[in-house]
Amino acid sequence: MRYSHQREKIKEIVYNTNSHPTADWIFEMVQRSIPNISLGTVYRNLKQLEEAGIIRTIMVDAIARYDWNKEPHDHLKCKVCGDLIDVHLFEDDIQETVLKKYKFEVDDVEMTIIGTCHKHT
Amino acid sequence: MRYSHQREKIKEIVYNTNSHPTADWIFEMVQRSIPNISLGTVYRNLKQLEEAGIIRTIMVDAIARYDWNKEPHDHLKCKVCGDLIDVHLFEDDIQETVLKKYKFEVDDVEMTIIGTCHKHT
DNA sequence: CAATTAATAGGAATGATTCCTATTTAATAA
DNA sequence: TTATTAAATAGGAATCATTCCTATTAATTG
Repeated sequence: MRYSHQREKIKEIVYNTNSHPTADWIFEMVQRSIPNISLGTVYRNLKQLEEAGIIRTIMVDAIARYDWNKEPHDHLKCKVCGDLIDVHLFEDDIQETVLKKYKFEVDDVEMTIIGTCHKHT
Repeated sequence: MRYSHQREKIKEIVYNTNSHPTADWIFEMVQRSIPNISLGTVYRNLKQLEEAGIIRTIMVDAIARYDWNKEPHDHLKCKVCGDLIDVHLFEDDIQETVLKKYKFEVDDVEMTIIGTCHKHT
């Protein structure tokens, strides 16, 4: 993967936000420093960064969000404020249980827990 | 919700398959008995059935799939054959843990476990 | 049966994402 | 440094699942 100014900036943006940004949001941010960057470039680079294991993609409501946090983790999604909170739950137990009970070898666990966060109680 | 021939057929199809069908697959099936049904009708009715709590929608790779199984359950997705297997894991534990640790009230847990199923080992 | 209004067919619109192509640019070697 | 070459880009068209629009049809009810 050859160096590119655009990719470097995109990576920097993903690594500097905790809000699981969408491609569109990232696009808007990069435009501030590279005004004529195209959305296609943002998508292409996000895919490359993911393939290189530099970032992670999560799907929320059928749209892609990007995450610098590559540790196995899950998400609490608040239906009131829309916040997406990183948590770490039972990945290891799940992996073991599923292997024993269903002879299923786990690569990845995608868990989103929908509900109401503490801000609204 | 007023009776409709189309909706009845759509419901019947979802209730008679275990493969978590997509709207498109359901569309093709209904066409066998209602040749001039439109895709919009399929989508509209699937949404209505979901809102009425008659079926459940799950998202797999950003496309909607429909499920008659309304019990809380998770899915094992085999990356080799694409099969989607229903399983029941730790929902109750998760709910309790998340409430205690994060003061987050759970409505729903969406878990997809990606890996390799027993057919390929 | 007649009136009312939800539901339909058919097709256009939307929105996220991917694809296409002429041009630019990073990397490399002379 | 300059020339070469192949990867990356900009810009826009294309794709595809899904939703929306509207004139028409059909279920319901008195």
